[in-house]
Amino acid sequence: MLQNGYKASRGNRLRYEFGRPNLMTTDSPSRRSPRDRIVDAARGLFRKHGVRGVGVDAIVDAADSNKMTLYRHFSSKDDLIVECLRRAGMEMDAYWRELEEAHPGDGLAQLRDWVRRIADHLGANDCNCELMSAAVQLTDEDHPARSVIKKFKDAQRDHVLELCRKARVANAELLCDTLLLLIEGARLHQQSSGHEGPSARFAEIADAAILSFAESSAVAE
Amino acid sequence: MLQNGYKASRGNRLRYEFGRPNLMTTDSPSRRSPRDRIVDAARGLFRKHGVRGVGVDAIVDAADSNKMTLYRHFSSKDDLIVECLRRAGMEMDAYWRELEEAHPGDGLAQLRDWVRRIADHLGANDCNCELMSAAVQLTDEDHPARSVIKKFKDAQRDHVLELCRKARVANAELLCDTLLLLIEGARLHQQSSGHEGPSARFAEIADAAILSFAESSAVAE
DNA sequence: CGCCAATGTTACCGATCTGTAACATCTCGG
DNA sequence: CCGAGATGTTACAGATCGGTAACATTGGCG
Repeated sequence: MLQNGYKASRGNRLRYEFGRPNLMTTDSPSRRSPRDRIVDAARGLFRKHGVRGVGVDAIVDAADSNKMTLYRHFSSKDDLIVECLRRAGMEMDAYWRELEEAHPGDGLAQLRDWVRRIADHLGANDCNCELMSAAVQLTDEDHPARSVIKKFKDAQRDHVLELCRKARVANAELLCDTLLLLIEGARLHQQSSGHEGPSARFAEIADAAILSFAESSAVAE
Repeated sequence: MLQNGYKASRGNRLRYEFGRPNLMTTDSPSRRSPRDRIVDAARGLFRKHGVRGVGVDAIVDAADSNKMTLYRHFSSKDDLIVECLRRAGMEMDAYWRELEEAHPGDGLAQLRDWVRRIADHLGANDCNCELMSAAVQLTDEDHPARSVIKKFKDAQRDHVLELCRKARVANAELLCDTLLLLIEGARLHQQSSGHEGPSARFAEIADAAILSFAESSAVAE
């Protein structure tokens, strides 16, 4: 346990195996960069166990890399957290574009599709609320991740509000905030009460809310 | 250390000072028991920094006690967490009785009063979502606190559902889950986006939801 | 007073955490 | 092929964590 038990003692925790990744010669011609592997592994572990519940050793282990490489790319674990949240935000931006392509100009359809996809994704074992989960656990107001989270949340609210306006519902601001509250509430309940909790009705509730706002505006047309 | 002004969260320890509390001789004739002080201090710190962000040293420091006394009353930190959550659940039960006394037999009034009080309390610096916050951070399915959380959430849902039934709204189950999602969503947003976020409209949204369900059932009477 | 239980104080253990140093190895363009 | 930079390996530093042992002190009660 002193010196040579190092490798054995490492294996008791999270470990990801891809065949023989140490042999890079003929393994995979397009193996992703260590930086990307580290970020992806960190995001997966952060989602499952929270940013405070995962250590850098587990991250580099899952990424099939090592601690030195991590600290050559990120000045600290907090820096890595910030990068993970930034990527989550960028994926969200791409997701908005995807929704726009699926329903060009149709804010109502984009909103309904959005909540439907969220409802479908609620069943996944890994909750997708990376940013909110991190916000709950990073209580320090000065933490650099807080500004990233806030910026992302503000951008999300702006975009949803724009969709609500495009949908020409009765009260766009109210529907926007209603949906945001419902979504985060569903994610939180899903994490604590599992699948059978109130989040099971999220799709029904959110869609009913959207239609309720849309119908009450139909009389004005 | 060419990062920004953010100091690593390792250095700053929480420390509470009350005059000269070490001198118990003439301090306070009815000083509460160390056990209660520890539990209260733990709950306050858990609310502010999360169960994983507070160490036992900070807890006994805030309780003006010491680690040995803590471990004479609780077998472990997890045991203390469970006790804190149990007390939160008991306070919630007392809160339901209080609402029943304020509006005897009137489920609708109890519901509206409930959401109004939650909205008022959202402004408090310490978020009151102890159980949900703990659930997010205790990702281990086998953690003893998980069963306490689940039991409490189920009881809460049963009670809210009963209130909705007593209110004789159109769809009691749907209103119940809608309110539960809105409430947790508001608490989560309040913690990440602060005051100006979507949680600012929580009272308006939740009350509108209640009235919407109540009105749609009024035609049946 | 004198006893006793509860509480406080100090010091420590082992595990784990973030982060680093020194050195070995690999990849890839010239 | 060769050399430079990126990456991997090993070992360790410093700090914090949960938890414990031994001992000192306090407060209440006969």
